[in-house]
Amino acid sequence: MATSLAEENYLKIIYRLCEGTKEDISTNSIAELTNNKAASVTDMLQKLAEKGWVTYQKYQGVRLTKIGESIALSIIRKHRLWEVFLVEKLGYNWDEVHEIAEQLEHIESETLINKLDSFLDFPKIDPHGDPIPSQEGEIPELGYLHLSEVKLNETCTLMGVAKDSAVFLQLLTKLNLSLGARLEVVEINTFDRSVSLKIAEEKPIFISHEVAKNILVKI
Amino acid sequence: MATSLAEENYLKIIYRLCEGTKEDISTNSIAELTNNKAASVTDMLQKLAEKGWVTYQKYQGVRLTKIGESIALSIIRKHRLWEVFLVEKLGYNWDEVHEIAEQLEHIESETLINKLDSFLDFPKIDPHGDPIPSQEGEIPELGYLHLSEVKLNETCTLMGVAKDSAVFLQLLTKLNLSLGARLEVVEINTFDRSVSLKIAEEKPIFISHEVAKNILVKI
DNA sequence: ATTAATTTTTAGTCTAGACTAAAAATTAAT
DNA sequence: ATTAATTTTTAGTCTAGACTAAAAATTAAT
Repeated sequence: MATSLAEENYLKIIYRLCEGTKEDISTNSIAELTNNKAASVTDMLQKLAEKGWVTYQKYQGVRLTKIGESIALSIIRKHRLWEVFLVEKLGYNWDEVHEIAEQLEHIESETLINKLDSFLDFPKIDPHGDPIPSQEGEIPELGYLHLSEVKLNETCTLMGVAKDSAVFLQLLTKLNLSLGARLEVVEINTFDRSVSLKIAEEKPIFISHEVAKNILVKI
Repeated sequence: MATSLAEENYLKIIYRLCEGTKEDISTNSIAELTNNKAASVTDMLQKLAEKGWVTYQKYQGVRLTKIGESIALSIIRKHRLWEVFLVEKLGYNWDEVHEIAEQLEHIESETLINKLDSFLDFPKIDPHGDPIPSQEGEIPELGYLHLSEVKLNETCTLMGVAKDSAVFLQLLTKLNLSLGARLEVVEINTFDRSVSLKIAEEKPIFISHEVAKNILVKI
């Protein structure tokens, strides 16, 4: 069944919200991310349920069905592959590609996205370290930690970010924090949970807990 | 001012119809190409006139204004650059790219299209031989002839096609007619104006007047 | 120069997807 | 266990962009 642009955006956002939790997703949380009012969300949820893409119980929230999830994953696949294209082939920086990929992810052509995948040499992650779902909708669980969870004096590798906003990514760039960087946690301040890091033996930098929470690492 | 998808499609089609003629464009001819009813077209023309993109006189047809034309040209620029990308980089055949480019042409990002242009090495023509408008909206007049206008025993080079439909392009491919082919007109039948051609000294092939009309050549 | 045929416009509807205001249900607080 | 606060839904509107049917204007035909 064909999906409209609005439907695709809802499914994508519901997927993102489902990921974090086993709970059903609230109308309000969707409204916030779609920038719509709750009443509009209720409306759309009923349509999505009608089409069999979500299970929805009045007042009890939603979850994606198997089909809904596979639609969401195919949009995410397209989004992330286009991001790789924009960075690898067109020379964009990682903080510049999100909005353009938000448009490109809705281009409808099965062959296009597979040819693009092949052209990019079947990348497994996008420029932010997020895994790219396979054509079959498989998405590897990478099991990264948030930098905020790493213990004092441990060393880890920066593998991804939990937030794609341009200002956040620009901050990381300014701090010289990019994918693959080796990080040693040299200080954790109990007061505000801010962290001091050594990047590859350089002199330490300070980051807030808010930043540390959004950095994904592998020990 | 922002343009909706529907508006962009109207402007593109009005541009195409304007190209052929100095006359104003009729509501019906637009209806035919947009696959809408005449009443819907009238509606949209009034909106486009309101925005200053066409001049429109009730019952007298429309033309693009300078601004309308520059919007149309930027869409055509995007369409053709994406077609080059699809053929040159992703390995599509020339008969497979039209529908996908119809979607890609609406992606909105000034930087994207210029980076794409540079990535493709600033192509001057698309895979069908159509010229690609510059960033400033300049489009070279290539002055090609229709093959149907070429005289008996003249030799010419296939430079483009006047129609992008998949079946037409597939027919040309089957006949071994591709951009750059050297063609000698060895017979013109007065009865149906069908043409017999030699491609690079091979044994002659026959094509209908309908096909000859849609092939663009340079003497 | 009228009349007939054709084209275009107007008037009124419909649908998707948004909205606000008010009602209903759920959850939190005493 | 009620009441208050919060969340969600319902009911009713709005807009863009399509539609049909009928009216109006233009063009073609005698």
